Amino acid sequence: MDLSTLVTPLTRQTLSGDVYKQLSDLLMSGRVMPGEQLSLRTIAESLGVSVMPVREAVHRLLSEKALVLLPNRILRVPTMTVSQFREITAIRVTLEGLATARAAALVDETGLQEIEAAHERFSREISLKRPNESHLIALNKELHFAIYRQAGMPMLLEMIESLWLRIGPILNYDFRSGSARVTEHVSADHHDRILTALKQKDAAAASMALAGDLNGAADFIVSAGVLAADDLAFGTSARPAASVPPAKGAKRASAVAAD
Amino acid sequence: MDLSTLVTPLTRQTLSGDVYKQLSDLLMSGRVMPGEQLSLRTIAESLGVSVMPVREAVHRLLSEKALVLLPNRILRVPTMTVSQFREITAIRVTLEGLATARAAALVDETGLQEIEAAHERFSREISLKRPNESHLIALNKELHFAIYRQAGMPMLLEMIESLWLRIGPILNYDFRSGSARVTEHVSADHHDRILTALKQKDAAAASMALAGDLNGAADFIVSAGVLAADDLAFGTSARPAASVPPAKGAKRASAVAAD
DNA sequence: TCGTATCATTTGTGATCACAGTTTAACAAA
DNA sequence: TTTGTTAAACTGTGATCACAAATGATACGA
Repeated sequence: MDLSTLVTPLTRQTLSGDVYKQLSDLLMSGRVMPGEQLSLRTIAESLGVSVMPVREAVHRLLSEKALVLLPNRILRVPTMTVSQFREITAIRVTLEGLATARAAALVDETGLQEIEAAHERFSREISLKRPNESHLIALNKELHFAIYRQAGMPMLLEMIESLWLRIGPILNYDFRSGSARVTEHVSADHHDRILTALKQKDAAAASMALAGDLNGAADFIVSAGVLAADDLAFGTSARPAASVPPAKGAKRASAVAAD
Repeated sequence: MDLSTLVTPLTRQTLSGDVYKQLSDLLMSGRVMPGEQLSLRTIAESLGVSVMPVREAVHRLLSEKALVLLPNRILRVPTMTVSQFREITAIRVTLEGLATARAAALVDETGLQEIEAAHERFSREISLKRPNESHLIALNKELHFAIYRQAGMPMLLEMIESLWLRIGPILNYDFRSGSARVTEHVSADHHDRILTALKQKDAAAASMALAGDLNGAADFIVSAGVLAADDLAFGTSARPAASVPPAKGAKRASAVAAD
């Protein structure tokens, strides 16, 4: 008998993995800000573990560039220059465009229902008089990934997740500063276009609409001026332009401790 | 005075980083085979360091999926199923297609010369009666990355490198088994097409020719039958289909020790 | 011959310590 | 007030040890 369909590919649970998830959440939800400093020991203390698992989790985030380690051994949430943000947006458009196109070709009825349910939740929240912005970001993510999941490309999904992890702090940092209400509505408009394209199984139209969504949001963030200025010499290096000072008062890993 | 243009963004050298580079080379050059088992302690002993830096290097490779850690704590070079290989090829076509298209739009005279020099070296090696196959693979990589570098997208470049790291063992494993002479010539043909498209700054033609190159090589590898069979339940999980047994005789990290 | 139990070995994980380099702040001198 | 110096605290890195889980080989029993 074949048990393959009954068991799940069990993965060992490690402290490092838990710490990684916690830090990922912190970054994705914007509870740590770009430019904020962290330290292995303070994170470890806040989470009640030793530095060992934190080291491995942080190193993984370093390799994903969700954190950066300056030559002076300072660990911080990376700031992003405009050109870096533009590059990452271009990559997202192609990668998420691929996922959307495949999804359009492959999506079945149940998949379409999941997507519409996510779309429904997003639309409901956005039509409120005073929508919760971080909640809205989470719902937007759920909608996008409900689509990408239909592409049947697990590796692609992980690569996209890694990219979202890198832009998470900036997205949230922006939305925390308020006044993002306008773009949210045009984003809902793009979402509508994606959905109708998916229903018609029109891959080209779907990925085109997605590109509009991503580029629209990106343009808004660039115009909001929250990104670091382009540093000609170090524009792409690990050294961020130090334009965003550490949060005043709450210096080290305060967001972690507040969890 | 602004020193920005004079200094280079120095990056601290760590043992972990060195170990990572060594292991990357081993994987990329195919000196460790898919399915081969490794162990932190044996690697550390072979390299003359403690397990600590090896742990961090290995964990980084794990997060890039260039290595896998089975639930039984067995560390091995991942095998790849056909569907996984097809997915990674699809991702490569879009990502490297983007890089090629941008390169076509941005490349200048000196960049074109570098590319042609790399193309020259590859063509010279391939026209030999008995070309060195691993050398040929290295030259092929240099040519491709000489192109991608012209896109001016450093993040994209790193993502592509990460993908090459994952397919490196399989590429080399295939070429080691000999009889790859045929595809090399058609690959040279594709390279010609890419080059002429670049000279004409025709982005669409360049990325199209690149897709032909990648898909051609991928089809050959799939038809060679060196990939693992698709495991329906675990096709995308960390657990590889154990179709490739550990190398006989030389079991643990022998390739590392041989370095 | 086959199945079961047992023990030594090896595995990655986690904790703890030592260390060199860096930052910070206090203090002293101009 | 500004500048230079010094000492204490803190940084990530690396080494070493302890540990539970898993493997492999051997012995025992049917």
